Amino acid sequence: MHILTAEARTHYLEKYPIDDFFSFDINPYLEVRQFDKGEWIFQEGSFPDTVYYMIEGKAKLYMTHKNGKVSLIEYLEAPLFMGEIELLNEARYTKGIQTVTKTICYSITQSCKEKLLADALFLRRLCVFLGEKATKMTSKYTQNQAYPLENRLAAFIQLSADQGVYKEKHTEICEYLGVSYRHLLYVLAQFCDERILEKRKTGYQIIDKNRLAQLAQEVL
Amino acid sequence: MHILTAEARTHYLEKYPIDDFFSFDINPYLEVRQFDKGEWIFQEGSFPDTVYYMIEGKAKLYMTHKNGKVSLIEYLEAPLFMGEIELLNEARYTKGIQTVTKTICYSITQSCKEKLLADALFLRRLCVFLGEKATKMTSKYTQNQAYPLENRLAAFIQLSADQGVYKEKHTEICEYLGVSYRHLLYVLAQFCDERILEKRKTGYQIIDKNRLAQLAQEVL
DNA sequence: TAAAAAATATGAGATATCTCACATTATTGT
DNA sequence: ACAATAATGTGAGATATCTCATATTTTTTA
Repeated sequence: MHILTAEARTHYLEKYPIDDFFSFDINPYLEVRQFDKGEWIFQEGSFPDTVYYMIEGKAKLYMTHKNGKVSLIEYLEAPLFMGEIELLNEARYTKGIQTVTKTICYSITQSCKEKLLADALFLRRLCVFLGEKATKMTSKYTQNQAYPLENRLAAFIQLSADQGVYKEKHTEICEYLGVSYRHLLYVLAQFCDERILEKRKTGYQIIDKNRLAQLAQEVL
Repeated sequence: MHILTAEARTHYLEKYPIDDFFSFDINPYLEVRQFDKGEWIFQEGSFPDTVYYMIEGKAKLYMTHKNGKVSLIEYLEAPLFMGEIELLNEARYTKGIQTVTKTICYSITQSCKEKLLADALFLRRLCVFLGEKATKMTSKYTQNQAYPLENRLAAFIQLSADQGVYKEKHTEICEYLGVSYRHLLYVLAQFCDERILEKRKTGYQIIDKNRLAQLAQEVL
């Protein structure tokens, strides 16, 4: 991670204005930070003392279970807050966040914590963010229980396919969808058998869009 | 549902003070409402125009999937907010909430919406509530993926057992744990086989507390 | 209090998903 | 460019979980 200054800082602050998040001047408390691909923004189990607002990039939120299993809980895509729960509750330790791409964040030091927690403008935005987060987690959670991988994968392929080609890393997706690598491959193979997908060098080509949509549409 | 007035209202407002949630006088906007056991507080799919703060009682949060499956998402136990997300986002339709016991709630009409959304005191409390909700859903969600029913049920029995006796409705619990009724019964039978539980008229008696704890402790 | 509805119970067979073992390609760091 | 590491791919066998059918008991309601 390194801190951007001068032109770079100004560049981002102009491109992604953040003044209207606060009713006081946030500039003295704000840094523009860049994380390289693969860097950890929060180490799992640490006690962060910074709130981040990611403006560019993509990251993954992880947690490790007692039994050693690691869950990729979700993909985080800009714009979003990170470490905001730790701002509200004292000494809350965090889950792990690792960048997937180069990532630019605004960091806000806890030295203005009091101001933040008294600022209705900021709090309101935080409420909306947290509410959406809760809603999103709830729906993802309930879906996973209610549908087999066949349906969830179909929905995911629709979402993530680019120009009719699905091309994601199996190792990541199986974690994200909460199934074993083996099983993911089984279901992909099954889709190929059924002529829904076709495996090519470039990735999996969608050849039966309708059938895929039909499988996916079960999932809301 | 009926609205409590006079002594009843005063009684609850004294027992569960709520003034310190707001920096303005909430009294003109507040009603004390009572829901009977089994009543629906929110009908699934409706657009609620009231924020509730449940002060006594217990309810269930449901959602129905496209495939007709119904998920019991969570048990709601006082104190907590309901309909708060709908306050923040316009026209958000809600999941279904049904009471399990007689329930007392403070209701706040949207006529003071502007005041609420400008009140840092209230917003801060809402943030904490939403943050906890998100965290809770996330951990429940990830656990369900990472552990078989054996472990999750053990944990749940520990939580819900009263005086060493587990006595819940199977029909509800299987929904809550996201498994079929049949499978829940299998695993309960298995616990009996293994002499962890013993089935009696009064419920399932825990006879091997250690083994149960061992199974449960896998789950964080 | 009889009939209807809900909850409990159990068997049998299917399916979704997992673990492990191992072989074969990419990708990446030095 | 080579070794190390990560990602891909596949088989075989186990286990977790589901669906459906059906019977019994308990609770609710007219």
